[in-house]
Amino acid sequence: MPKFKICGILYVGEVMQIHTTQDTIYIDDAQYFDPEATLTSGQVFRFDCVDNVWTIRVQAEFAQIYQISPSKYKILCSNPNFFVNYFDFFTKYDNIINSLSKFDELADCMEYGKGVRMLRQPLLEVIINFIISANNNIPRIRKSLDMICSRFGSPTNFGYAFPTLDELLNISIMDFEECGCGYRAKYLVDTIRILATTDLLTALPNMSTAEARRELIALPGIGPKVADCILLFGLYKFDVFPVDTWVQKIYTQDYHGTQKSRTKIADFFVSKYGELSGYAQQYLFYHKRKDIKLI
DNA sequence: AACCAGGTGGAGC
DNA sequence: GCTCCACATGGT
Repeated sequence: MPKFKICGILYVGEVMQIHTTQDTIYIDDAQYFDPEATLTSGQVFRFDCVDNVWTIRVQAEFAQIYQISPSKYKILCSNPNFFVNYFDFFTKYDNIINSLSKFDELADCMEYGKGVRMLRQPLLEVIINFIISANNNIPRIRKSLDMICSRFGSPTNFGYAFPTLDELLNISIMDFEECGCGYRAKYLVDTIRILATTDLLTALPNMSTAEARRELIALPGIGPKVADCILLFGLYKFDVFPVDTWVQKIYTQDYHGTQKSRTKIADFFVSKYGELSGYAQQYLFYHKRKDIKLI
């Protein structure tokens, strides 16, 4: 069943052809991989672009993505095995894209966003990122996370790591405020304390979507929308549809919906797109914001 | 200068 | 269950 072998050998996916060396992943058929689309689609915040080279940091890992021809990329990175999983190269996107493209209202945004991949991000990092994201904007979220990592993360050969749970425990409310987190500072400190004193982080991945959602919403700074983002980006649950201000605009402007409650809007989309809801949401979100420059 | 940003918590009903 | 409102902060 595994279509990939670890390290050195040619990886043959049904969608993408990939091979690795000790420090590089080569992508030879990037029909469903675009670094800009993936990194600027609002699922992740510790990225940058200089001279058309995209960099992404996660935990203590680091990757640089170079385009070598229209459909070929190389990813120079700290750990190829880690990043093959992180970029979700084990998942076949042709089926997902084709299924969603059959919905007339999604055809355009699927074509526009077919290079977006759903990153398989570490749970703790996603929880912190999306508590900060509440009622905030992406440039400011990026800036805050940058400051948090450079002040409280450990130095590596290629910049600062995201703080570990132990390192996060040492961050005070005032520290988070100095990193521009505003009133979310207290939520962060309180949630970090709970995560460090319970088994939630190990228990959450084994729960159903509904169960995990209940547990997440009980944490300070996490409501329905942030919980859905954590379920999607940190627990890889796809039967969720995070509703933020942009999705609300999509719902009223493009779907001509009349509900005002975000819970009901989320229900509307999940009943429409089912197990592919999380993907649909991400492509819609990316398409709706196509004129907003982040770099 | 109001309004917005990948909303949440709390009070009041 | 719901509907209001305050909340940090930087950008337009």
